[in-house]
Amino acid sequence: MITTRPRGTNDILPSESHKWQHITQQIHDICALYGFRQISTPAFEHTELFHRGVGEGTDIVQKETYTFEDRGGRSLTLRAEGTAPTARAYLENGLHAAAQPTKLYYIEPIFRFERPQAGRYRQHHQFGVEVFGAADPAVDVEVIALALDFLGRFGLDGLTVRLNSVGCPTCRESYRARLVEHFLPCVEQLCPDCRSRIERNPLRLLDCKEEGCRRLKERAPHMLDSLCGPCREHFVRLRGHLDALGIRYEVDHHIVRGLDYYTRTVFEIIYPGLGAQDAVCGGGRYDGLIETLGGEPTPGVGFGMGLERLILTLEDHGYEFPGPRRLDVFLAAVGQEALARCVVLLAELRRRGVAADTEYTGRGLRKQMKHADRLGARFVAIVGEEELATGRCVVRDMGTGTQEDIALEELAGYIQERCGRAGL
RNA sequence: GUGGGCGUAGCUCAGGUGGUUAGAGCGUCAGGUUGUGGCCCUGAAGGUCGCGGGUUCAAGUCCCGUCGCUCACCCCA
Repeated sequence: MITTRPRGTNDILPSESHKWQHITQQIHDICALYGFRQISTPAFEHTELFHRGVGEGTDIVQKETYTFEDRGGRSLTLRAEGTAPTARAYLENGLHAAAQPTKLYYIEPIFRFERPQAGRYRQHHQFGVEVFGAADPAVDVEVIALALDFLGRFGLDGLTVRLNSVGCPTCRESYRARLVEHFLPCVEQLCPDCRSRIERNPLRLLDCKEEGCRRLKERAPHMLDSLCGPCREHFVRLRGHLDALGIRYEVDHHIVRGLDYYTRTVFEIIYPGLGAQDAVCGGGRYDGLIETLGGEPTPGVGFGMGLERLILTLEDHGYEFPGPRRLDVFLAAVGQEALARCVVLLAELRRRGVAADTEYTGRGLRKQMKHADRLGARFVAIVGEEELATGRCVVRDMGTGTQEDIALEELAGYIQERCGRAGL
């Protein structure tokens, strides 16, 4: 028997699933409020999509994808992030032909081959939003505001918004040159990783945490100082909107994000209680992505939020999830005849919207009471030979211990009324 | 890919320097109470001590290897 799950994956057990239900309910709710509609994409895509969309040189593509060949010889890759597949679906299904912008959200598993640790898994879940077809910084702000509004619903405080701009391909090129100019004279002081980064992707030098590199990047030129006119204006207006909404943020010159498609706005939302995995949410603008995938030039902006990390954050914060729905009534069935009657009663109770269950394993009444207690049942109705004969049964209120004598015919209606259920 | 910690019952964990039949709490099942939950009492079931090899008269315990889990680094949600 195989008794272990693959590394870095998790079972979501009944004792946990109410948390997920609660969170996803809140997601659907807030997205409707902001005018976003849900999209679901396949668990795997053509490998090419991630290579082109996310970027050949990124860590995700270079070492973190789950890539396999199907029986037809096609190279496929499990969804490694949410934006490229959403962009692909947007293009493929002609959503650009409808009224713009297109505002989408998703809740999907993400797969990345990494060494697991607290807050990082090989399969995790992300809630993400994407807006296609609107370049105005007001949309960037809407996306950030949605994320904060959502997190605020759980009473979270201590969150930090970090903000930066990575410019457009044009101004980034000149910035790249300035960076190389800054780091090149002191290559020997850089860590081995960064020495190779200087040629491949100098921007990534900025988020290296090695001591030596850290000190060098303190004096490195800031991207913001290299922005071209339009990019600078975008950032200024973005900050204006954030200020108008009273959203507090820190400009962090070292945020560059690990995916190639970002342009202009990049941001992260940090919860410091999570150690190295403190980014609960990360996102930004990606005005070149759709074009990269073969579409007409189309601006886009969005974020991804790790739900496992969100749950860790909430637990760290002492958030109390609403409990699962409890049983309204447990039918204690004593004997086969009684069980037969209870099967019918159950159907009627449930038709009336009453959460009901009964005893299927033939235990004695005492055990059934104990069982009902642990299920959290509000009432227990005792149905045995005596009740079948008289047509009346005992209904016990498990909270107060008081009991009433109710006709079997009226049981369902009685429980429905006592529990205030609307019926179907 | 690199480093630390840990693998004993369904769960949480005890098991100095090797020594008979491997324990506890919780949970499960049964009974005390043959028709009444929470508290209490009794009993039972449940173990390849992660796996493989080695040392030894003797290994859960010591050694080597291996697998798994976990935490951290890198990077990310």
